[in-house]
Amino acid sequence: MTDADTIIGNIRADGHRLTRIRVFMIRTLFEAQRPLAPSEILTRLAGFDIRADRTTVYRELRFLMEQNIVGHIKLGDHRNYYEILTEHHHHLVCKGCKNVKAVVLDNHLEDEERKIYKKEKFKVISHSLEFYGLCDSCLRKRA
Amino acid sequence: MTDADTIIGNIRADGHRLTRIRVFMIRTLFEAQRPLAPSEILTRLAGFDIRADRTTVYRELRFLMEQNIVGHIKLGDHRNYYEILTEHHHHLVCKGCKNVKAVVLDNHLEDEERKIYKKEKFKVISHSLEFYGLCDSCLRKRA
DNA sequence: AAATAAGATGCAACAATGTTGCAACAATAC
DNA sequence: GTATTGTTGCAACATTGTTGCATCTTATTT
Repeated sequence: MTDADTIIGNIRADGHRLTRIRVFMIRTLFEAQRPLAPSEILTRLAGFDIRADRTTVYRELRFLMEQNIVGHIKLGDHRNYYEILTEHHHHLVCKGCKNVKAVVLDNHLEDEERKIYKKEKFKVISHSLEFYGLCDSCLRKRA
Repeated sequence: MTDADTIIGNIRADGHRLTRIRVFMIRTLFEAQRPLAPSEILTRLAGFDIRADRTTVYRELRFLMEQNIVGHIKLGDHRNYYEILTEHHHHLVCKGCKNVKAVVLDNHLEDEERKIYKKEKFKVISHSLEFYGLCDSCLRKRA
């Protein structure tokens, strides 16, 4: 578990530039505590009085993915979401309030991935697992 | 495991209409043996000499999802994919040739879902799990 | 502190995916 | 065959994501 400043320092150490937008995008993704879509990032940057172009956000996300700082996931709608890569985790997506919460499983699927290699000769590199359902507060509202 | 004709019969029995496009979309999704994106469905329908509008395909997919005939999945790119709902399964997505193969796991994640309910009070209704990696033939090519 | 080089940015234009309203049409029931 | 209601195509639009290029910034060098 790292913090935003450490990551920002590493980017610098790796010889990459620290631009205003780059720094604030990293902080924004950190503070969000959940994956963000590009349009959400734009809105949040605007909240810091940082006007950035759509294009820049997309390009910066690609850069942050190449640096293995940010990862890409899907949450059931037609958008792409991005989040800071920390501990390996999955997501609970509430169908009611659309909230997203990270969850760490005991079972990391290594057994399944090993079986897949034996049976199918398919070498798993990564996986994505999202759970869809209802969070506690939405469950109560429906009861 | 059902076949296309059974599904088509059930739609009829449920009081829904059997239109040319509806019937061919079901057959197309069946024969594909893998999830299809809307634009791919359009192309395949054209192969049967069936000209359909984008709009119609989107609306028909929504209908088939409401009927629980078709399910929606993500495969790592920015498109939405649809497939006939049969046995519960997951997908192996090859990063090399982009091929997609269905796989049935021994572990159906019920244990994990039960633990999630206990720990997080989050009631899981469904999940989506995709594995990304390299298929046998792409592995050999890189070796 | 100014000059430089390379990377980052904004803008315009475009491409693809997906949605909505509405008029015309087709599948079924009668 | 006619009526009813679901289905379809079309036009227009909204959103997401990409590309080329001129301009500006960051960080280094002098």
